[in-house]
Amino acid sequence: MTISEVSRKYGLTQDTLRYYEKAGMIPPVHRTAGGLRDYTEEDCGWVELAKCMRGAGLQVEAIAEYVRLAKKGDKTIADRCRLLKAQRAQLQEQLQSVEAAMARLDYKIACYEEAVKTGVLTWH
Amino acid sequence: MTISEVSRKYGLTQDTLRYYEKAGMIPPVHRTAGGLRDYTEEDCGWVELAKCMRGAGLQVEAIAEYVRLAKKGDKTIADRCRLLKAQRAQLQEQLQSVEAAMARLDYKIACYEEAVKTGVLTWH
DNA sequence: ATAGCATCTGGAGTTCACTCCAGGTCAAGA
DNA sequence: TCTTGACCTGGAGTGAACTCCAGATGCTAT
Repeated sequence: MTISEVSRKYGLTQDTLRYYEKAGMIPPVHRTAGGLRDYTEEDCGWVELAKCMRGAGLQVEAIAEYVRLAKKGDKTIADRCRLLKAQRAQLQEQLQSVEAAMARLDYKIACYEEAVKTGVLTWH
Repeated sequence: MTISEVSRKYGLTQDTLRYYEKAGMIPPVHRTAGGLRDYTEEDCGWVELAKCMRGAGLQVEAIAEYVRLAKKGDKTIADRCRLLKAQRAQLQEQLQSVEAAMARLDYKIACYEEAVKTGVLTWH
């Protein structure tokens, strides 16, 4: 798979794909004899994982660290497990922040909808 | 309330508080005769709102826009309502991204815990 | 009155995660 | 073979959200 195909498939620019690779968020991608990237299914899997994690807000460095550990083989399994748990905990916190803000917005929206209908806005 | 008190209360640095004000995320804070910031309860309320929204990832500019509208009075109620709904929709999407990543992490963590116990890691 | 600490402002600096660019290479069609 | 369009690299540039700094001013306790 060429980089442009992968770009279309995942909605990431070619620059971003090259950046992810350079940053170590995905292992080095397979190349053609001429040196062009030729993504295998597995390469695509890494891209998809990176996209998913970045989409949730994990830091580039955390993802890269995971990949570094994965490349070192089975002896890093416990470390990887720890890393994943730490990231999970962070996402859990983020989830709570987002939920809190959403609850807040919902309340405000309800007040405003009331105000749009009746012309009276409670509090301010 | 002095800026250092507010800083402690909300866990935001003084620089951040000044930045939030300069960026328009909170309306101008009340000052002492000498020109020092003297946060009222209402000022604190705005700080708390800004912190909550930023914590969830809303952009500074979106929050500032809301404050700008609020300052213009009741004629902007419908606009503010629209803005809040747009931000809510964005948070909803973010929530889904985070949930997807968490599910993914949970699955991986389960595999790794299994591997830590048994020494056998499924897939890679 | 003065030492000393808190706070002020405007503006420069930093970090993160891309994004863009120049100048060159690769590969498929006419 | 030549052209054309996709792809390459290293490195510079960008935008967002802070963060830091210097030099000045405000308060408070001796």
